[in-house]
Amino acid sequence: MFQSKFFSSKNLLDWNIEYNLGLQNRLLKKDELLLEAGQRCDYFYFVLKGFLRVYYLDIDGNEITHWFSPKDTTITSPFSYFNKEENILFIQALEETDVLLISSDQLNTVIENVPSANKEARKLLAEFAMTFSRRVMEIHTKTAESRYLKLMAEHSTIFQKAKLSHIASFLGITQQSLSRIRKNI
Amino acid sequence: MFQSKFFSSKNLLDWNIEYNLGLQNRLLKKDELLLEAGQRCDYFYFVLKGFLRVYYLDIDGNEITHWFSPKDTTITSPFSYFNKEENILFIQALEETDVLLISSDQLNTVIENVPSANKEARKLLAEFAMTFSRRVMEIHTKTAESRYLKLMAEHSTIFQKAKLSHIASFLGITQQSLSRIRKNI
DNA sequence: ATCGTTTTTTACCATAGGGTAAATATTTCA
DNA sequence: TGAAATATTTACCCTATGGTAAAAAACGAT
Repeated sequence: MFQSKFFSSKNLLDWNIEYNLGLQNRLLKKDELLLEAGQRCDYFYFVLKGFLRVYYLDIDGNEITHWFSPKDTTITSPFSYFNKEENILFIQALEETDVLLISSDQLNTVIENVPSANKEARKLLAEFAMTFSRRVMEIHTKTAESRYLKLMAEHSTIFQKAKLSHIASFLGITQQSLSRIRKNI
Repeated sequence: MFQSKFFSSKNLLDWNIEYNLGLQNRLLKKDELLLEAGQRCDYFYFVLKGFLRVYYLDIDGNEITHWFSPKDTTITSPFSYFNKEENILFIQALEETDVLLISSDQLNTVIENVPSANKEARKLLAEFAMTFSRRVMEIHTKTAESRYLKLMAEHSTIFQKAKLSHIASFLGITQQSLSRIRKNI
């Protein structure tokens, strides 16, 4: 869900030619995994087409949705990409999806060559940070019901692509609780 | 709690002289506010000495602690600083505190002059993002009790400086619940 | 269209944590 | 050092959400 006018498919594909980046892309079928826990994540992914879900497993093996990434957004496993920690995130395509793979080296080439790339990269990271910062606030001040309604209002596409169980764990509740909440609306 | 070897008091004070930044600092008494909701936040703060708490008010006017910022860490109101949105955060000194004020312009001067500053700034932002990303995960997978124990283990200084009510709202529970949890340990 | 699979809803009781209020304990400072 | 203010704990009952299980609905492949 991190969208940036600067890191757009148009710009990325232009830079790919101009700086000879050699960007690759990857096609995913519905339900196919782009990344699995345990694998290293050496790429930033840009979603050219389709829809991704990021999840991890809790101690009982339940899938907890951490994030959704629609068309024209970027996604990665930050713990693995930035910190070289063991990756715990799964990234799954919820429909036929096409992603652009951008390695650290390729990103650095862009940053070294494109004047405003540095600032824009910081902006994207700040956006990432504020989104999760805000999410902690919402968890601490709003009921599951109002978080559900807000998600509906702001990201209605999610409801077309994801299962309710995906959305429930994203909201931090069980599928049954979400079902109950929906009934009361 | 965002600490960086690069953005250290030594480096900041060296750069202050080298690039003639004109950095100012501000001394705060115990309980004094460095920032209030509604005020613009034009600075990154570096805590030279002391201990800060970041909080906001929920709809009923309760203070919800969002973050703690001990000595040698940086803090700001990201919504206001990065996005120029209306600031909703209060930053309060929990003891006598001395902070260094770093404006956007001053930070840009550092970034333009110090070769690795760009990368380090991105690193700090990534750290910020991952911390809150991880916090959402913990809220979704761990009980209040285990989050409390983790905080105790990893940030024991907080327990010397902050009130239990501050810690309770940081964990997303009431003071009474925290008290109950402590009793069971 | 139909059978089998998957997803969603419903129903039941259990539990963590909330809200209010009062009782202690601790701190502050005259 | 003692009174007042502040912080913490305790106790009560209440509510939102969890866990298990089963029913109902929707989806998908033949």
